[in-house]
Amino acid sequence: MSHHAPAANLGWALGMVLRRWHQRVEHVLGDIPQGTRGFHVLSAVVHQDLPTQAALASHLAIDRTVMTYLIDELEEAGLVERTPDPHDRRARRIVATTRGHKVLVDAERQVADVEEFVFRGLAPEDKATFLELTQRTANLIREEDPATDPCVAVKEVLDLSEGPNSRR
Amino acid sequence: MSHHAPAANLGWALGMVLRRWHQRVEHVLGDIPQGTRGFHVLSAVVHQDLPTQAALASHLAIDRTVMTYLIDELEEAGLVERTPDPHDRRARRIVATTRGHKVLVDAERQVADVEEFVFRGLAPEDKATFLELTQRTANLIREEDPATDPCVAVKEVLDLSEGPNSRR
DNA sequence: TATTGTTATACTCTATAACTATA
DNA sequence: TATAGTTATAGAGTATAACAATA
Repeated sequence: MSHHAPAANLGWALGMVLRRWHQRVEHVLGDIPQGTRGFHVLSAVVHQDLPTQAALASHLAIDRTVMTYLIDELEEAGLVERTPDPHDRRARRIVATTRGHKVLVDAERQVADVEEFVFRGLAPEDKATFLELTQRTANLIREEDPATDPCVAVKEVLDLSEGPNSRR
Repeated sequence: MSHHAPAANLGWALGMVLRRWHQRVEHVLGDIPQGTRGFHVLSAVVHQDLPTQAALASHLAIDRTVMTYLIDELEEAGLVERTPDPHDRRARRIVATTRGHKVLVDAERQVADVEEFVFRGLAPEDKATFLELTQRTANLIREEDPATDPCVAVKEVLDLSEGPNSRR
């Protein structure tokens, strides 16, 4: 089987890597409901300072209606709790339970193992570089996109194509 | 707004970058149906030597049932054609039309512009490194996963966790 | 009037299975 | 029997809109 032209297609390559990451990580996240998304939410609850559901949804670029049953299931699994926000009676502060912290630490260790495995074909320094660049790019994207505001996103896209090429 | 701990979550970061790539590229692919997937298929038809639908589906990790209506729409749009395979009367050889070649060249130029824009926050050499490492990782993943065989994938996962941790 | 969170509905995407025609 | 391709159906995932409570 010959190796054809490497395609040089970034979208395809990123999709390939991310799909593999998902496949492998899902198999390792037995204690967290909703697979990788549950993991991302729990991780954000513990590591970031994003107390409300809306803030979590915005950070993770998940719809807030999805966030509702995501948190529902994490709460049912005893990993997080919804507590009233003292400053805003509409909002709920999402906090991890003791078990939630424990499960996350365990999950993070397993995810690290998976990543070790998935990127085993790369030299250690290349792997570190890839992780660092991915992280940096993601942070840049998040910063340039204030609060993942859909209006701003549309405006930016229009600026990009700078013309009435409206499709759909 | 303070910058919290960088999360160090590869899955989140990859998802962020890929989502942004998709958003931007979709807005630029007016002539190709089915958005980025149509683009990937057309690109594979032209650049890779994957004559049959099954080979295309396997390469792009798309289900062969999906490949059917993907090619249906590309064919309706006059970008590819299904021609009989002289060696196997079950198979169809997928070839790009003249228009398909033209549309792809145009799309690739626009996608390159989008990528230029999406990664404008990275220094040129960092961007090149990121592209090269992503491509290399994707190729490694494809090679280690013979023909994207689901049985092999399951076996590999079981080997990874090396124990009866069967979930679901 | 705007926002947080919830619920219900509808739409899209994907996965599964069944079918045909070939091998 | 196995494979290439097609079709139909069901399921998961996602987006939209409407609603209640609060700001």
